[in-house]
Amino acid sequence: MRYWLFKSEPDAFSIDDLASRPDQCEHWDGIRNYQARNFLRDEVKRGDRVFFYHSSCKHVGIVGLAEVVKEGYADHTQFDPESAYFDPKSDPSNPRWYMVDIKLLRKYERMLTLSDIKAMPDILDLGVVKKGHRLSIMPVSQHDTAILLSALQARNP
DNA sequence: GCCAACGTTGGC
DNA sequence: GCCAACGTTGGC
Repeated sequence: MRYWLFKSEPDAFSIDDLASRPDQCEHWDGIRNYQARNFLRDEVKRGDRVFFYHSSCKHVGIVGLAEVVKEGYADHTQFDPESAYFDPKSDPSNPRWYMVDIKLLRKYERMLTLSDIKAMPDILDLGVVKKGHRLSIMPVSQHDTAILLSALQARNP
């Protein structure tokens, strides 16, 4: 089981939005970056865990934990001309964009902010603290996962 | 396949 | 809203 970090802009989709969904499940659509797509299509597996991260907002950081409940399948918004994510070049018989379904495991009332993470000396290779890393889907190493979980647990006993 | 122009991301 | 650091596009 691997850990991932998924970024979301809370104005578009927040941890509270996920919490209010039926079964607290939702599909993760709208990823339009090839590297992130490759993760969703090939590497994110059922049972993997996801750090839910709020970006482009006042309080940036990890706000929850989720579990992957459905592995990569075609993102339907690419075929919807009404959608902002419509991709006219994507062939339905060979979809270009993928998504997964996630289910909320817990929301952290006390979040772990980006500045908190940056101040943690033992974090090794978390993409979100590396300059210029803009991927919205990224793997988290076992090493960094343990540190993040421990810090989140300490804040949210 | 190169690479300049352009668009996007995302923290600040 | 700024702007650095990317990724994508498209002419050649």
